[in-house]
Amino acid sequence: MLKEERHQLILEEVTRHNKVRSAELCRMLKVSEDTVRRDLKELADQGIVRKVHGGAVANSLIPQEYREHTIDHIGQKRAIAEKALSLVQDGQVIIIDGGTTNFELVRLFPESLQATVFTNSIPIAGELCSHHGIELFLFGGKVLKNARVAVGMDVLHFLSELYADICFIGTRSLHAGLGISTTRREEAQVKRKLAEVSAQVVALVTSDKIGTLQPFRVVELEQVHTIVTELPPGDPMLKPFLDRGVEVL
Amino acid sequence: MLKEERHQLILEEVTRHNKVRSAELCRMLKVSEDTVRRDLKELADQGIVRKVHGGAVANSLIPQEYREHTIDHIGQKRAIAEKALSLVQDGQVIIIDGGTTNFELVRLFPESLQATVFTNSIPIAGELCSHHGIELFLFGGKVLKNARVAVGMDVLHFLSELYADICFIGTRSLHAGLGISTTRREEAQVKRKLAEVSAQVVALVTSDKIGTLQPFRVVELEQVHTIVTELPPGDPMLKPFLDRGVEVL
DNA sequence: AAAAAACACGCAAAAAACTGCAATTTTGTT
DNA sequence: AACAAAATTGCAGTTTTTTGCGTGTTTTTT
Repeated sequence: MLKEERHQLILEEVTRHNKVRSAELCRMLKVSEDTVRRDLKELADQGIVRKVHGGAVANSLIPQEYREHTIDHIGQKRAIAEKALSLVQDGQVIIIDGGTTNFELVRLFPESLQATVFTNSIPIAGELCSHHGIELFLFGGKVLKNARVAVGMDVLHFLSELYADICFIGTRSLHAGLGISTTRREEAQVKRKLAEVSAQVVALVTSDKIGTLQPFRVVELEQVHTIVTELPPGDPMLKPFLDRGVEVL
Repeated sequence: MLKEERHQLILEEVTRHNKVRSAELCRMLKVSEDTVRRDLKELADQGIVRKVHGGAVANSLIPQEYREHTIDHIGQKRAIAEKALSLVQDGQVIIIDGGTTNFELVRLFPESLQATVFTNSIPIAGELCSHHGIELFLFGGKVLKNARVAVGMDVLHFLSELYADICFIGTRSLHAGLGISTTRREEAQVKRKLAEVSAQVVALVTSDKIGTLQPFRVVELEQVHTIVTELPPGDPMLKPFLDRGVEVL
């Protein structure tokens, strides 16, 4: 195995878990501890990781608290949110699902916007509390703590009595053939219902999620009216969606 | 576990609760007390925390005064929350109403606490999302943006199917003759229901609210089992409550 | 004042890191 | 192709770091 390959893998591991143990790497890469140590030293000299006794940690020694703010692909997400902003209008009833991209969207809501928002996301609700023009409703239920959203029968029940003009659906995976899918059944149920009661369904999604698949189907592509990505609408990656009649921003 | 990891976790804990007990860390990190002590010493030497007997406290870069002003009477509220902490136990079903004093209470929840929490408060839900031991349920409904709580029929409906061991009720006004009252009818409705379905009703309240009155009645004093203030239980201000058989911490 | 909890110091075992060195592979040049 | 220089890798021995434990001291609580 090439040294560069090892460095690549180490980097992957360290960005993924924020730490690495030398012993683990040693097993993983099938090289001696010395080699691992030397690799780590090189990466440390480049300032990419910080070497500690027993392994290395990601060089963002910014405490956990800030990690919430260091959202992946933040630039992309903000660009998407800006495009999506053109879809919301005064007087609408808007459903906003969880997810960091959607969070960026509500942060961009102008102070002048007058609308009614329903959400199952705790951070989004918190953010909108300080927005004067928004009338805010929260879906209650069991909370998925990692996603910070409510799920369960109560949400479904609440939704069954609702009609919305537009729904921004959080999107983990988007596939031209198979539509939107996600990692948890409860989440999928809720998302499906969100889409069902909305006149327009919008998916804000970074391009790295396009073409991927998760175990639980949310909705078919036919039920998605608009997708917004950071790519220009003409990008070949988006061709399949345009062909199927989806609006692409 | 890497030493750096421990340091990270300790830091998280200390920024979260503003303090940390060595014994707690010891359980949490599965290392000996000596190791914890050494960790704390290192962090203290770096000026990140301040070591005190029994643990460490945050060495806040933000001057104390600033924080004092962000929440009124923060010192009092924290003192109250600390007293109230003795009321919560593993395995309980806990309802927590909104309010800054209640927020301080959940911030003090030890990492080891295992319980089921129901809340209508968005900030409290957000805080508890990063608490491993808590199973969290959120009451949905219309959001009162200034209080950041959900109210309305949906909350009442949710509550009608629930029994809780203990309820911490947010208290704007507490009067020995007339019980708890508040400024909005919708809030009062919800609070009354919260109290109704709970075996023990606790009011965390700063002394400046004692004897005041608001337009909407929440519950009579007979329905309040425990009140917690920053005053010593023997304070004459609390005499009327003791006389009426309310437990006072 | 007594008991309990927290602390500090030193020690020893284990793990990890460093050092120098030799074997092997890669690279560059004639 | 041939050969030398450079880089890479693993090994053995030594040093450093980490960690838990025992012992005794200090601090806190009752």
